Amino acid sequence: MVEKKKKQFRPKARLPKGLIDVYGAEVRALARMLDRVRGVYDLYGFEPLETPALEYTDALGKFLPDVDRPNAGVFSLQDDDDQWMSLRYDLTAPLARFVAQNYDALPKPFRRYQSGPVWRNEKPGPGRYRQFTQIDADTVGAPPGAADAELCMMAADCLEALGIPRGGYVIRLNNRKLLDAALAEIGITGGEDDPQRLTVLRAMDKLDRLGETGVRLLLGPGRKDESGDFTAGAGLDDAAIDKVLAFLGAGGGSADETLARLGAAVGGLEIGAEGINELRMMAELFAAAGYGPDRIAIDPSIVRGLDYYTGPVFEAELTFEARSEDGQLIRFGSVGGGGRYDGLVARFKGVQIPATGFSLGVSRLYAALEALGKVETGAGDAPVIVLVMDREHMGRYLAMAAELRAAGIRAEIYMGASGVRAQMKYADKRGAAVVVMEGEDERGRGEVTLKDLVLGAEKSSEITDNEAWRSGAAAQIAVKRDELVAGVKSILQRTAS
RNA sequence: GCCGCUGUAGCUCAGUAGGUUAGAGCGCCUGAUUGUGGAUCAGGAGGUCCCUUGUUCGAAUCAAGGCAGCGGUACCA
Repeated sequence: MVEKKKKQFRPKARLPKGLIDVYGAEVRALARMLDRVRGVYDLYGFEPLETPALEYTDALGKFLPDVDRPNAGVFSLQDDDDQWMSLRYDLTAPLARFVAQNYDALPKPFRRYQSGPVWRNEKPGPGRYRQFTQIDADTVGAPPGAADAELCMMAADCLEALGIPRGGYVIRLNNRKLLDAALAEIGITGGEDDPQRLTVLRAMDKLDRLGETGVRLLLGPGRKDESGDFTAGAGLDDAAIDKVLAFLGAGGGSADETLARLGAAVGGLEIGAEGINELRMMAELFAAAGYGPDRIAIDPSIVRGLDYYTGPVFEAELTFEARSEDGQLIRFGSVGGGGRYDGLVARFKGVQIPATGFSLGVSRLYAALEALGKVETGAGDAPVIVLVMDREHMGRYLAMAAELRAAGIRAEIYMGASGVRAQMKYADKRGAAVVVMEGEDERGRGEVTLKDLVLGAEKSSEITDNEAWRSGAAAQIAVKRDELVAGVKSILQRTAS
């Protein structure tokens, strides 16, 4: 090496922006949550599927990397044969690829569920990361109606399985055909990439966030936000804006009432009548299955992205509110959604294969459950710690840990090099409920000392003077060596209750 | 991408009429306690004051440029 003198390169220990580590109790809680949702999907008969994180970019969709910005939106890299691959940005595109590739062998309709991380190369925000987990269920090869209705009901079941009470959420349902009809009513009949059409749809989508005044501006001349940035509007006249807002506000009350109002607004057009029929069919199924408007409601202001949806679209929204640590009001809003996409598989096969799906966003749901106090704490997660009082008796400690494990109790021996004080601190930091000690004294008496760390912590709040602290063997008991397991069990039981 | 705000210890933040050795709380480490976490007390470690250039006898402080973070907005399959 030429430069022998100084400056060895040390990488900075850091994470790329928008990515996070998850550790310990949170990993457990997330896993339990995913299991709950998977359990519901499984009960409905969906079959699990796993696909790789990487796909060929052209198989994922329209986001072909261009030379200037190969990573716009997606993370992409080139294989040795120069083909572009990308990290999946959702679980639907890989599903379409899988179905197209294995179409002949699959049962039709094909029903699968899948969970896993997806990646989007976008600006991260609060609660918004560049890697996040989704859990999806899709039915491919079923016509509009029952398959879509089933997903709405299953979405409601999932939220309840996670402990969100009825009334704390609502599945909002709409139909893209109604949106198309509403646009036609105000004279926007341009195709998919008519810029005015896109602007109007985007404005409609923002009703929940910006309110009627904001949407009115976006539909008309444009809107200036609080930072002073200006967003161009759609330039509609007042009559058209009134029509759009009337359409958006057609929800509320019973399904019949909503459908009647929608019929008046857009039922005159063929596409509108078709959308209303699909919704009516679904509403009848909800009623038959006992899912009232408190759980699934028709709401014309649901837009759901702009792209591949072709029929019913729906969103799972949490309606309860919580306060953050600093007293700010948090609204959780949409935690998942889905809808019908009849064109996705056709990209590969050329033939139209109808499909409908639902996707839950896991981290948002988790944050909401945390605020609701519905995260399962997983008591007993922390292991019992066997202290190493005399290093030459390590074998005895190994035997104790083995006995505890044989009884199904998570147990570990302190593996560090430090003294008892540090070992206690270690047990505390790990959240252990029990510490097992056997020093010379105990060994002589054929006993072990069990310390109840939870009880100890409770007592410490009563301790005011140094004397009491010093004598502090309060929260520990001695048991016979052969009663180790029973003794630990009784402390764990007390702690759990 | 656009607009705004902010960058000082691991964390939360004080610190300007530019002036010795840059502070606090929490956390961390050590001791009081030769076998004991959490209370208390005493001590300690920890900083390129985001980076670069400039103004100045002198810059955490002033100026310009850059970078990063946060908030809003746009986009979002």
